[in-house]
Amino acid sequence: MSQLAKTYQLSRIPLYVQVATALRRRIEEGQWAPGDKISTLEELQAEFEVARVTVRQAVDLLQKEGLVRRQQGKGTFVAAGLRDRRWLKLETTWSALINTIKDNVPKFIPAKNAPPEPRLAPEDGRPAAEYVFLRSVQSRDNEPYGLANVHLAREVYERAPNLFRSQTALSVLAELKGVHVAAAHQTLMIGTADTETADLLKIPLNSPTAEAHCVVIDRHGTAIYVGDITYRGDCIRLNIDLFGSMKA
Amino acid sequence: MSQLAKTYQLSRIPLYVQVATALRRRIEEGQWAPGDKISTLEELQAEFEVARVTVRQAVDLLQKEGLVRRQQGKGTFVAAGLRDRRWLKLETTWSALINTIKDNVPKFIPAKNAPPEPRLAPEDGRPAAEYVFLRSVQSRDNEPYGLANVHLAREVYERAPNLFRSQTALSVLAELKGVHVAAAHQTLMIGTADTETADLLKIPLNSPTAEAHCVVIDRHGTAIYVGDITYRGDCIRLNIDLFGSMKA
DNA sequence: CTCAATTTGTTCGTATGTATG
DNA sequence: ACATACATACGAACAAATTGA
Repeated sequence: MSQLAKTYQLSRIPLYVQVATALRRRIEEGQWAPGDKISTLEELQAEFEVARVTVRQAVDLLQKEGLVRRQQGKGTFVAAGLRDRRWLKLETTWSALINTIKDNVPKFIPAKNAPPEPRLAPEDGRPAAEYVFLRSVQSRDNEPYGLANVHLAREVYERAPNLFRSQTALSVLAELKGVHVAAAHQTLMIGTADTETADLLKIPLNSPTAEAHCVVIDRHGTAIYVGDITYRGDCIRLNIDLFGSMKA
Repeated sequence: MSQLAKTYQLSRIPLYVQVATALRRRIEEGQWAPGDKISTLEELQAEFEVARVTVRQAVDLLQKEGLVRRQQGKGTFVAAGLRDRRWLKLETTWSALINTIKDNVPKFIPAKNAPPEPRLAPEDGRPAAEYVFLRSVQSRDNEPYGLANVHLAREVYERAPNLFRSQTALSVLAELKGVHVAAAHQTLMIGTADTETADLLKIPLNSPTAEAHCVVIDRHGTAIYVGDITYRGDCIRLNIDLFGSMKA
């Protein structure tokens, strides 16, 4: 049994989907640059130890995605003009974060099954008396990339309901008079899209996601903002300057 | 067609695998705690809009994994004794990073298909004259969680070959006399496990991963360390204090 | 121009897996 | 448990376009 077939027994994901994923990876990594000819069906067949038809099915997928162009007698070529998909830079400081999202225009959606209380870890501060729940989809070029589930302290929300219903809560928060942000932290985890997330972000179920849990605490130690934001995993990039905070 | 079936058309992953992943998620998230009775087949069937047999197939998978226990006439219960898997804290400062990995004991493996040159982005500094390629698997409790592909400047490697062959390169680097680390940065992306990674980390193909690209630059602007480390996505957690660098 | 080698395109038959009712 | 429909995967054979000798 081929190595891939053994792995298949573990994951139960169709072989041609697995092969397609491997090839897509090489293109996205730049191992095969736009215009390059990729390996022939025979080579791929030998490499992955699968039937020719299976490799073809895999390449079919990539062709449908517009990633490759095929030409009988010549070969299969990486399509030109693929733009960098890793465009969303996750920021690690408050000011950079606010700067990044201040021009975002979220599309608010009705909040079904709104959890009345946010999940709070011990370091997340004391809960506020009451929260308002906001739900929105972030998009770029009409392509959704993030889903935000936000608990906002009602007392804060009431200061500018209209703003909070049209902009990202964090950027409103940053500019709101009379609200003093004392601390803010974010936890990032890697997860997979559940049914609802997959549907709203238009990605396959179980595709990788980044789950950001962001908490803003005011000077009284109250968590005035608790946001759970799920991003498509394939569009984000996080740059960390390991010496940044030492130099400062 | 059910919502899930529509999503299926997008990902081409078998329905019962998708349902299984969704259920696994709920257990790992703690939505269903150990000992809890999970929804009945009828409820799940209605929720996911699939056939009863399909839900059964999904639960079969979880049972094989040891995550649930079934009892005829009573229901399906979450197995006891599942521990928190989110134990690996990715650090965002040099000192914290070194502190975290200094006790790691990597298992070095032969480097097949060693790329002679590391991939360097413009901000990654000038390449060194020559690199040594090191490959290792990081484990905890005999469970592999990370795969490191490291390019180390030969000139640096030669200063302590034995150390570099027994400890993580970064921690050796941090303590090496005569080597001045001027800058270090890390890029984090979310990806999926390819065949080789899946095999070495003992995870299913295409499961989510964190791909860290870490570069250390000496005082001459030379990239003396270029590491590509792939972590299991399900074991990492990244804490970011958004006010950390402002306070400092 | 023809021929052979290469490479993708197409089609068959068969076995097994997936999903429904 | 059964019948049905469709998807997945294999191997093999042949067709069509491209290239260079």
